[in-house]
Amino acid sequence: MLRSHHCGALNENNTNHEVVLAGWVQKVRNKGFIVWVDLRDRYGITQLVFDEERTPKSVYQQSLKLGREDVIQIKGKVIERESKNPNMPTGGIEILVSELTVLNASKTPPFTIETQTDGGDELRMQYRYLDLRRKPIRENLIFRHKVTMAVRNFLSQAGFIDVETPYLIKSTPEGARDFVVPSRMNSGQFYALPQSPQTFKQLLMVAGFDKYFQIVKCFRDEDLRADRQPEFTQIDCEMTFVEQEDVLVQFEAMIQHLLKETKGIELGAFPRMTFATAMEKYGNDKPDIRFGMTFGELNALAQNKGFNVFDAQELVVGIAVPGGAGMTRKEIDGWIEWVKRPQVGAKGLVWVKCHEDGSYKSSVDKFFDSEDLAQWASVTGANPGDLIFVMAGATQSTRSQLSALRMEIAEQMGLRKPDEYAALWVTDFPLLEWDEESQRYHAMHHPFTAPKKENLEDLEKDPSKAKANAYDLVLNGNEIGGGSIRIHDTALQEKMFGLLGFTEKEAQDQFGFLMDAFQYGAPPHGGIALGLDRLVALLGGSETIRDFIAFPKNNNGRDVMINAPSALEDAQLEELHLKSLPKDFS
RNA sequence: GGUCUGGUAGUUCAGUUGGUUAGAAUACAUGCCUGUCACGCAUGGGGUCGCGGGUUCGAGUCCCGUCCAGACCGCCA
Repeated sequence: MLRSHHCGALNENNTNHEVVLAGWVQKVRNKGFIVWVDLRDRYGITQLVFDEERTPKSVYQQSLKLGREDVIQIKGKVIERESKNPNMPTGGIEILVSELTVLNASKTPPFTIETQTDGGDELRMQYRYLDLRRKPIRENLIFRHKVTMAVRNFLSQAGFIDVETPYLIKSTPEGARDFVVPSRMNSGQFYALPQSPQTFKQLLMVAGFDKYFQIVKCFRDEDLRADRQPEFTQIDCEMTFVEQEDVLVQFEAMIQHLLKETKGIELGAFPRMTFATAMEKYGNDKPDIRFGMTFGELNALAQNKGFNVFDAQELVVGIAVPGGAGMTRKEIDGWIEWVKRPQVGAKGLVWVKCHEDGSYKSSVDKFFDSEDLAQWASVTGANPGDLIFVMAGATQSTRSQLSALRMEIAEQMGLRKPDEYAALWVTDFPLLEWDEESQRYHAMHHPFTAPKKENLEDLEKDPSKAKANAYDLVLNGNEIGGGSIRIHDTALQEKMFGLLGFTEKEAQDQFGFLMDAFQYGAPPHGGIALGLDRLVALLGGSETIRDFIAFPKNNNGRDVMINAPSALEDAQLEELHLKSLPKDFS
């Protein structure tokens, strides 16, 4: 061993012990007659001391040459500090060094390796191995480890079996774009990387594994976001002989367990909300229910009163901003401008100030009197001192615009507290949604999701009405998981593919293996997949998943450290039968 | 595919109405400092103002294009 202790281990109890430490030079403080060096490793920081009187002269000379991030090994005696630092666990002691070996000198790093680094995102990603030396990032990854261990322990104890499924699979047109891998041995053919192990876990249910889980990488070739990476990790689970309620109960328990284990927080029973209610009350299928500001529909109250802007619209809807009556005209105008940005795309905002004295002042006073406005306040839940914002337009887009406003206001008012957690289940999703572009139905969840029993008839008459046995798990306004009860019957699965616009042949080519399997005693089954990166980030108090991934990709899907993706040599292209593609083909 | 914001010292940033030798902090180097721990003090080196073009007597600053980065919309079964 190159060390007897790590850098977080020693304290007053070790006084006078001879120790050997190794680590990185965090900081050199040269006071002239005495030199202190902060020695860092994963576990902490221990202060080394060199001085003119007590340190051998050659060692003292050596210490003057140390630089940030040099890797050194020292031998010395633990002594009590003359002036102690109560802010650090090792702050009571320091090591009086008698021998110093530089194991590997370091160039000056491009940014400071400190909790508050001076480095920007791009530089940190390019030198991610240095960024990972920083305490907050290191702690994020250690936290992630704790979460995955808690998940493994919980699921294993609940009887789930961890089974690995293949990464080289078959491309299918449904869902997200696939990442593809050319096959050398099969000219002109490609594997796809899985968007999820969906069909494999279903086949494991057919195989009788009963309860399966896997913490698994998934791949989607779509544009990135702060909370979206092209490769990401799911906690993928499936259970046999279960109904929706069984899955919800099992995974509600798991999330409660995780919050207890990692945060010490007791979450009560998760509320259940239908998709329809979520859209009506929050304009969003992943509502943040930590604060109010729920939607109030104003059609009946606000239409046909001579205000043209409202009259012709499908939906008039408002929210109450707590304490918002104190906003200045400029602040209100700021919000109006905000919703008019192309990213939100609203036409405008009507506002009503509900004054403490019970009077109202609005941007539509010409059309509505105090009695009207009092009713608006009642429907939106506005109290004296609040402000009501009202939007009108097509139902879907207006809801999503008002939802964006609700979230942004809450964010700015500090209502989205990172240390407060509220989870809920959103249920009763529509089975299908109509896609204007391709003029056909798309599966809202995925093509293997079972319709609700009572909706089987609707599949024939009006497929858009059918609800699915599907559910999402939402935490603090983030979708952290989704699942469904699956189809386990060949005929129903065939019908589903038909609704999605597959010809019989296409369905057979792409999913024949699954429908074959269903004919050999496929049990009823269902499951869920949780986004681990997002879950860990949320539990860690952040919505940026990159800080919880060791080697993340940037906005353009690039790894700027290894500089991937990159071009291939001609010989390699030839081997993969890709040579015939012109290099600049577009 | 689109919208917006940014790109100036190793790093993070400031740079006014287009006008002298482009600044600060930090990092780095050297020296001083008898207990530091964001040590302090002094001195010093360090710039293709992303790139290309244009307007102008004159461009870090204005215009056009382009590249890169970030956030968002579309997309993400």
